[in-house]
Amino acid sequence: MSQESPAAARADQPRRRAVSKRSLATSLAILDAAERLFAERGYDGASVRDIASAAGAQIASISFHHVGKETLFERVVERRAKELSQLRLDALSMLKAHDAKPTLKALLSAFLRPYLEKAGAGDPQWLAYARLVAMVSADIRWHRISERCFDPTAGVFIAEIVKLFPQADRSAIAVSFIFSVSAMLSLSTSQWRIEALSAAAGNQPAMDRLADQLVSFCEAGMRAALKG
Amino acid sequence: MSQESPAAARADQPRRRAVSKRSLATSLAILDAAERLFAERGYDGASVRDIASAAGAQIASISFHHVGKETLFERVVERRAKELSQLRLDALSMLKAHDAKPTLKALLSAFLRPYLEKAGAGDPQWLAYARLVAMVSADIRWHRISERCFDPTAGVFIAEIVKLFPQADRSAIAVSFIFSVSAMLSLSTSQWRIEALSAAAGNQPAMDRLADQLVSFCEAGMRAALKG
DNA sequence: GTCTATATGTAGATAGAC
DNA sequence: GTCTATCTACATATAGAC
Repeated sequence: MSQESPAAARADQPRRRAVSKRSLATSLAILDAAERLFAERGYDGASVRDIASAAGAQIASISFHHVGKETLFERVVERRAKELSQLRLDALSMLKAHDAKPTLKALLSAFLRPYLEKAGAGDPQWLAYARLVAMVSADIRWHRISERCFDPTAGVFIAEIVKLFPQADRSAIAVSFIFSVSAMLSLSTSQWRIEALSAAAGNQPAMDRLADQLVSFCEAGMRAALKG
Repeated sequence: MSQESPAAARADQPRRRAVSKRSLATSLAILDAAERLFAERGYDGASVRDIASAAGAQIASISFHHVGKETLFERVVERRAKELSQLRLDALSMLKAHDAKPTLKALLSAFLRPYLEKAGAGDPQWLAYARLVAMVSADIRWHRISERCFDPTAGVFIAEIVKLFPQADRSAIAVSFIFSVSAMLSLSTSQWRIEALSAAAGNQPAMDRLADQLVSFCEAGMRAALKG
């Protein structure tokens, strides 16, 4: 968290003051509140007033810490996107360390599970973020954010799948990967639907059960789409 | 379109005047413009001012014809939802007329293809509507519209699939149906992504090719998820 | 860094003339 | 049914005191 050391404070060279704890706390509180409200109400539906109020901060502090509403939104998305991408790439590295040619199921699992685990672990901030990602992915207005935050990692996994199926049509691989991602996102956007449609069945499926179903679904679906 | 007849005009009983052609045209122009702008910018992002302007109408005419912004939005979604549901149910009837026990693939096809055909035929109004449906499906604020417009038909198809797989877990069927629907919706929300990711492959997949891939993907995925 | 006050724009809705 | 004019509320952003 880069707290300043006494030695640094004594340096005679004029220097940029380190961010104070309080300032950092305000900035983070704003990011957290924005994450929640953007996820609940969408970009236009969440006002900076409400965000500031939910963060216990002043309206003016949003411009001070995060330039403006648009930059705030981008920072909210980017913050966790980096962590998520890292988790996915770590899972991929681990996989390849054990097996130079991982299975399709293992690849999909490495990509899908970090998201599901974060979203399903009950952390409300990650749950909100999961809905936010779904929003960004579906809205053409934010497609630059998608390109920057999500597409590079997706590209790495698609390249791995291409290596596994060198004879398959590459665009078919890309398309079925998108089907898989959108099925993944549906678990956070359509949770209420799942609950409603499962109600007749009498039981609520647990998140890890859902994750298994998703991976099975996507693997089989992709194999079928690549054959066609 | 319920034009009034001279005979009716001469009736001595006072009656509700039929809607004039011009009024109807204005009302429809507003619906069309709203469909496009809501799809492009979301509910909050599209103002009634812009909608009225795009429709060549006055702002006040929106309240006059459609009560207010929220009712306008619901009417936009409902208008085509009825047509879409009918196409799906017709396809199902046709299917069952030939075969009391249709295949899973045939059932999925009956549900998925009407949407894809409408969205893929190049009609820009239907394309906008397809994006709008994706928006409504993903946004919890509109889940009442989903329940009213889409869930009943989805329920009919899920019931058919349950009949096909009486031994399978019902909630697993519901969940994989949701995966399928969200993969379907991704074709309209992620078209730019498909284009970007397919670019490396050099060719743009045609819509009917995509539809085949989607049906194959969902059928195989669902079978796998039901086994698990 | 924070806060008050305010500038400036735009939102949705409607009253009342035509 | 349409259109002009306007009401009221709320949006984002910033200037300047503390």
